[in-house]
Amino acid sequence: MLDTTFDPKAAEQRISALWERSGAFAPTKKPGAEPYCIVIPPPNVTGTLHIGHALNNTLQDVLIRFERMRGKAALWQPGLDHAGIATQMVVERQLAAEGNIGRRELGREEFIGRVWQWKEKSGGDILKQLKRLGCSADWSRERFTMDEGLSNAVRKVFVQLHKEGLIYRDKRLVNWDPHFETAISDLEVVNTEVDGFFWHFKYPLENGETYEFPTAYDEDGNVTASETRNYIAIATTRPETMLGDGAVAVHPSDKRYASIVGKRVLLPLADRYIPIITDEYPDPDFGSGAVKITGAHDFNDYQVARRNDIPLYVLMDTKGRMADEEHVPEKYRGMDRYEARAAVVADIDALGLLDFVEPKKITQPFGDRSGVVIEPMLTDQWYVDAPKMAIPAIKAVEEGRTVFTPKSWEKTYFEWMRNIEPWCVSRQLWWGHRIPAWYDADGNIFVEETEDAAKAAARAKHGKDVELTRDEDVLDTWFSSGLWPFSTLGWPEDTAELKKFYPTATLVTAFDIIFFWVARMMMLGIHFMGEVPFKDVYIHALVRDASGAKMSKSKGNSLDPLTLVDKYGADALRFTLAAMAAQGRDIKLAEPRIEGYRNFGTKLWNAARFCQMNECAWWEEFDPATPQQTVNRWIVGETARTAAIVTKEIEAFRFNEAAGALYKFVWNVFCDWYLELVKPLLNGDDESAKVETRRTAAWTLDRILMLLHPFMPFMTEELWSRLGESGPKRAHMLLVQQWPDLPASLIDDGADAEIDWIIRLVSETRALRSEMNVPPATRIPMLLVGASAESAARLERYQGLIDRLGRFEYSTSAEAPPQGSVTFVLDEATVALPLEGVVDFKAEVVRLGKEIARLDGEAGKIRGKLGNAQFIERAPEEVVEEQRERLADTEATSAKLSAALERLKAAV
RNA sequence: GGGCGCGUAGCUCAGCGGAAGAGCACUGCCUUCACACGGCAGGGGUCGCAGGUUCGAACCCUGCCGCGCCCACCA
Repeated sequence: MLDTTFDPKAAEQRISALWERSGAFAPTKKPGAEPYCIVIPPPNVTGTLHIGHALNNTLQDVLIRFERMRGKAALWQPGLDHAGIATQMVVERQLAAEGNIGRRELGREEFIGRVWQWKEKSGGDILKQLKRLGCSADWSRERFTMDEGLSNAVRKVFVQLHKEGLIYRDKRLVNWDPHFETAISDLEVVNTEVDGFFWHFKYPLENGETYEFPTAYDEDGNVTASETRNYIAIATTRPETMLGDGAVAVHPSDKRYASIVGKRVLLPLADRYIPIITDEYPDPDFGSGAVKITGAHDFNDYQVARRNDIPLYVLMDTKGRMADEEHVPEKYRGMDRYEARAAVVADIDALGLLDFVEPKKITQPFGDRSGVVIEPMLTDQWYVDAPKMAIPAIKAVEEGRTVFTPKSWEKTYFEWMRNIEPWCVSRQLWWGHRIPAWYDADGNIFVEETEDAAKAAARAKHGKDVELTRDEDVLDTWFSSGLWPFSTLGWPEDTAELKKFYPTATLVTAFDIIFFWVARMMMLGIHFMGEVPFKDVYIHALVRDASGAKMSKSKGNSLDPLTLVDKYGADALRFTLAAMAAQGRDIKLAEPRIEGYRNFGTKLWNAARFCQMNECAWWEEFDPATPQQTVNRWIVGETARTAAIVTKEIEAFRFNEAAGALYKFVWNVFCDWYLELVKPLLNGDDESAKVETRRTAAWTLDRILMLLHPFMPFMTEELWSRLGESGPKRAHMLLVQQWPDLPASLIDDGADAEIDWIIRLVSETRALRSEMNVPPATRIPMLLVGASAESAARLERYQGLIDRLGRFEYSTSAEAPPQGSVTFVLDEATVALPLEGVVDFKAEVVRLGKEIARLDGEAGKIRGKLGNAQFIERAPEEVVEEQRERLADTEATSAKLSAALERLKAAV
């Protein structure tokens, strides 16, 4: 016998082990099985499960379990990302904590060895945590972006793209992270508004020259006042960069400066003369209209400098300290950039060239991992020609070969792809795929998959063996993740899996990595496989806390999924996340919600317990088209209806709708009504009805378990097994059972109408009893007046049941209503409850009066509608007809209640 | 500056052209032989505001008002 509650702690582990041992997570080898593949967004090897992962992977598991049950060869390809910066950071921190020397002292080889050690020991905990959630990925196929096969794929891709001219080396400004001392991509830069200052400097004109600078204008724009200046005013938020200025630019149309364009100013502190030039970039209406041009440390200035042939002065080293360079005044060399900033301001001030300082909100770039201010730096890096590779990737979505759900994300994808910049893929780190490029002494580059191949290429070029040195840099982590949909399936080997599962079916991810990951997979997948990497991209919500703030450890508002699993069970968490995964809205998750769905599980558990107590054993030969009892035919039809909805909604990625339909069916249909309605049959003397009901109940419960399995895998598997202890032996575990595909022919309109009639009769009765304060224990008579033959027959057929649910002393059809009774209308009939002495009839008079008034108001509204010629003319016929019926019903009900009211008044 | 989205019951949210919904919270009654992680019943909404389209609008259009998020090189 089942306990009254499910114990997830004990069951989850046991069931997980059974599943894994069964081998069912691997795709079925059944011939002809249609392939269905999801590649997991590989979590960082350093990661621990947070609620976003829980949502992401729950939805993937729902899809995989659903398709597996539908008989497809369902492959959920798991794995881990080596997460370059994040992992290097963790291990460096660990070295520091152990009091060990830093990575540079350790040396590259040794350090990488340490990272691998760390990975083997504590990396990838997150996959174990996913197993606790019930994720049914094919764990035997686990891949790692740094494993041999994937590294091989990375090298091959890099070399081929290079040969095709789609990867190239270039010197340009990059986002430099002075903490990690590496370049990063645009995407890894987070722009944040912070409080800063705007320093206004004066750069003196060469040879003490002067010019008239307008200070006031009249209404027509004529200069009415001016002052003589021997300087040009510039402003900056980053004073230390002035040491690298190569020019001052003004707009060509700016009359104020026309007379000094072409002349030179003294760059203070640096003691260099730099020209005043014109360029379209300066905005005459902003600041002084004159811009200092620091080509090597500002993205805008860089463009201006390039256009005007202005020299670039690199000011800083890799750590963001002022460089030991001739053009940097000795005093500042070696200073940190912020130290230099203070010194420059003080020195400018000392020279009397500090005009004024104003506080200002400025947008500053920060490294997303390091949190330090990013410095634009002029360096040599490797770039992917993303603008070119984006073209077919854009086309694929335009043509619908890959479809985003919700569709609106396609706009975001297009927006980004159409404005994409070259992708800087080299990183000055050690942990990652080392770039397969070798240099000779002359600076020639040989990009090959192996050192031997590079040597051979060098030999071919020079006609002899030459010394080569390998590029020190590694690739952006996202470079290898971009290959994930085909590299994990075995590419570049021509594997059976690759043939079968590429293109994959569905990618499930949050919007925040559309650019980082989805776009790159599209570009690389199309290029190397000739086909899109996935047909559907389902973009799900972000999980936020109950007040809508992003969950984060530092805020302390994050719900830890594993704590929630411990507390409520994995099924409750999964069902909650699925039920809340409405498209296009973030999920604000609060714990009571999870508790509620845990309770839902308990409800189902107890329904199963009830079935078990009543010997509802499943029957192998049961044919759902055969039950005779109306209530059984009805629940079979309801099951078919629900199965169809759940199937349709999962297919459309409307997980919340699927979960909602199941919730309603299990609780409000199966538990609230079906089980109550069959109690008399299960306790009755009609053996054949009893047997049929037991089998129907068992059949329905089994379908519930199947339909619910993708959402609540543990409890359903447990019940499947426990309920299978009676009846024929179950051949398979639930996770490989066939998904219910029930024909609409199982829906019996007659049964629906009959059961609906009973439900309304009972519900109305209960409502009235409650309103009239009739104690539940009080049994009262029920008279069905003016009933049609059909209704009378129904009453007769279900009398025992109706009496039980309505708590009636007895029930009967009657010709005429008794004098004093409480009344409601049921279709053509009037239900009268003679309650003389039990209730206060004055209250009933009032109640009826109100009800009649409400109905009459309603009828008036409908009459108004029907009286509108436009409505009759333009609205569809069925809508008009519906309104006519409504009016007739309302009027008839009102008339019956009015009659009842008259009788009551006479009796009082 | 560009783009996306959201304002519906106390809270969290479905619904997105034909009679205002769910869960939680709240109120009353109930230890009814599956379940108090339960049962039965109930209260509660001018669907942000203003116009427009329509026979009909929470739903479509326009404009406002609030609130998020993403992208962006104003020194």
